[in-house]
Amino acid sequence: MTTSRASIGNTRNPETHSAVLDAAEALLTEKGYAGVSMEAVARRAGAGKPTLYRWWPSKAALLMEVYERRKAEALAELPAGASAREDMAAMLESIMCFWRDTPAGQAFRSIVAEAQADPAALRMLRDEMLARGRASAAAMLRRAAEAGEIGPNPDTELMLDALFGMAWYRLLTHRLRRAPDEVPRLVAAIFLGAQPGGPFCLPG
Amino acid sequence: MTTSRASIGNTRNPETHSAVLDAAEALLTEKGYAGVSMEAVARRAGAGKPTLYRWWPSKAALLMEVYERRKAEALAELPAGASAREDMAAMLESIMCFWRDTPAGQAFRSIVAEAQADPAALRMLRDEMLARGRASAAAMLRRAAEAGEIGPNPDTELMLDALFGMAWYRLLTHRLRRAPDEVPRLVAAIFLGAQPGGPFCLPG
DNA sequence: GACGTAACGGAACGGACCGTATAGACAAAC
DNA sequence: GTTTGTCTATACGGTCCGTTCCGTTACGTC
Repeated sequence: MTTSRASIGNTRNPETHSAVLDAAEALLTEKGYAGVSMEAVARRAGAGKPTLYRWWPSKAALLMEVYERRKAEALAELPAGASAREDMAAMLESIMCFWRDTPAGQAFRSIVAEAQADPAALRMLRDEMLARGRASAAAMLRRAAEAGEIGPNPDTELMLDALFGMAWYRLLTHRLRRAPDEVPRLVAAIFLGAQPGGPFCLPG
Repeated sequence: MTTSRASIGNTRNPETHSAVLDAAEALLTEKGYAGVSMEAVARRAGAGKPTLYRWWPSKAALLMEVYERRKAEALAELPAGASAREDMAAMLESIMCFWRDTPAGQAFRSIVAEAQADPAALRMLRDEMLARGRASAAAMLRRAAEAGEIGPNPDTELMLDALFGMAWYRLLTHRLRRAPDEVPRLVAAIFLGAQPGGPFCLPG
């Protein structure tokens, strides 16, 4: 376990790097958000606190890397389905399964919590982490518009707020378990609202 | 300011009570969630820490009372409109304005954050604070069904998740400012999905 | 082969906050 | 007049914060 893992010289030690992320993830799953402190992570990882602060300026930054590491290996790529609507449903469903079935859900809950106390963390969450997902989801909606699945000028912002909002709300209230077909039905309803003349259609 | 406010005898001192709530609210608006500690609230209120812990077992409980006090005086009663759809839009809009224009928004953000670290706080948030609002919103949907505005057996849970979820998502990412008519259009879309044969219609 | 550089773990720091315990002043309730 | 319960004040041991200094290690360079 606690193999002596000293400096390997002039370079960042990748073992230390992953040991810290592993320790943070383990504490997160075992004790939840309250159990994760920089001090506890350092203890558990067999690392020094200065090492943590050298690479992660805040707890939020550490949690985000824990999350992103999981995400990279889990949500590699979703195959394109028959329609943008199905793609959207598959994406939302896979995010919610990812949150429910891996430590990433607890990590993301913690990141959102941290963002309520730390303005810099909020900006990073909103303008970097979320922006990526929203951009790819918005691209799906534009493809849907081009394919005629929905009207030509959908209010993508509002539609995404409803879709991601539902997922956040479920995550943060610990209600991620879904009835079958819930997500496809929600997506269908949002797409229905974006049919020509519908409430999600913008003029112009 | 710091009038000597000792015990008034065998009874709870209402001045102390409100002084603590005032102090918590002031810290919340001035310094945000991170600035609110039981210690700081006690200092600011000119109260003793044991007094705080006597009446509020946790920071979450204190924050919830700060929130509820504001809510009681602000969202007293919404007049019934011409349709359940308009009532729902008015309710959602008034909640978001309440969050945006009063310290309650910061309080609610803090409560959600606290709930991610404290399981008891999560239960109280979900099963008491939220349950009330969801119950009255579900009643609106039932009235809509009876009035024929939507189909007879709407999936109220999913509809409410989409509506409240959007509001939460905006609050927690500091994006509460809305384009005009956004909320009515979202509500219209959700109601549209609940028309007979729509994705929000349940069998039976 | 020697040296500068940078990462590493360990120990310690002052400070803030946690939740609790104790003590004494106070006035209502009985 | 005694009991009861609330209030302030202070102090406690503990945890965590973010930082500093230290001695060690070995890479990259000369």
